[in-house]
Amino acid sequence: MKKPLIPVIVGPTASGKTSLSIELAERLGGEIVSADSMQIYKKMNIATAKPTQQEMQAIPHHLIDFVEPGDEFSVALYKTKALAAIEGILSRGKLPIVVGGTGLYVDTLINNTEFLDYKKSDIRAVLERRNELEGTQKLLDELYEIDPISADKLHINDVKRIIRALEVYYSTGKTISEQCELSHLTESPYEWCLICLDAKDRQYLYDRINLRVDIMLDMGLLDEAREFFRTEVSSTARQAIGYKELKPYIDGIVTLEQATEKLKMETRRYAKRQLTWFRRYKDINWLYIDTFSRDELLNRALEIINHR
RNA sequence: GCCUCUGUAGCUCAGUUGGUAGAGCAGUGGACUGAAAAUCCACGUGUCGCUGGUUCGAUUCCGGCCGGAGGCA
Repeated sequence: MKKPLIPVIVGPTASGKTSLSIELAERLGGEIVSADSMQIYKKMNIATAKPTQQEMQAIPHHLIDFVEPGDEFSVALYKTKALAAIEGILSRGKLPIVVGGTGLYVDTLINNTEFLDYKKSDIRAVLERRNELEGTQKLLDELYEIDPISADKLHINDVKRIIRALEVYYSTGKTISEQCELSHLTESPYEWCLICLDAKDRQYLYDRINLRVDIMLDMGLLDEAREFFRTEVSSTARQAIGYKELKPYIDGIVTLEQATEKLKMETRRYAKRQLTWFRRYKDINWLYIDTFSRDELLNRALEIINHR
């Protein structure tokens, strides 16, 4: 039996994923499944550049705006919910279109990464405490005893991953490298058509990012940030770009101009990291936003999808 | 007009008691399996403002010129 073909639109922030995906959905009778680790959160509208109300009314969007900022989220949760959304859309005879810039989220979908059940415990906190007291080298040595394969891949400064690798072992009895293998036993039930938006000229993308930050500020990003710091936010939501960069200004430590520059810079860096991630997919189709008009871009994307 | 300071990487600056130079930031590339908008790694040649002089050799010393900052008038 032929697997359903599902378009996946990825790309760095401010590359125009939202508008392209909506146009595609209109043409193809599609619904959108977001792959964005921050647009999942309610309220954080301006900073995460969520689609507008009108856009979401025209085309159904899934996995956007459904988690409270105070709640933690994870890739594993994402994968389960995204698959369910895809199934639902297909069962209604519509085409799911995955769109988003979170590489890890997209990856677990297209590679069908399977996560095992495991309960959250205080193991991580204990390991973090041990890291402070005993030092990272001690933890890395310990990981070498347990799982030399993953220890070998980790740099001594990569504290997060060293702790995570130990956490996996102590909470499941399996090493993280074992789990990585176990997570890829079954292949995806879908065929994916990857399209990545990018600019031939990096500066073009950076100009768009800078401009978009200015627009966000005009739209009231500062008020949204003040509100953000008044509410209780989870450790995952806290990472969003757009608030923490404005905090020093809100606290009166730097000028608005300095904070804005910082925000633009962090957004540009994020875009660069996103591109690095997407280059890993050898079968990805690159679409350059600075070489096509909007119409041409849509047509190119349609061509790519239809020729699969 | 005179005096003092100053001109070195995209930016801020260090340095060479004369043998053509190096940090931070920015930037670029890479990694990424339950935090991922997070986190981690790697990468440093540039007419040392221009021009003349001294010298085997000048970015370094001396003169002139051109920028910039401050002071005196």
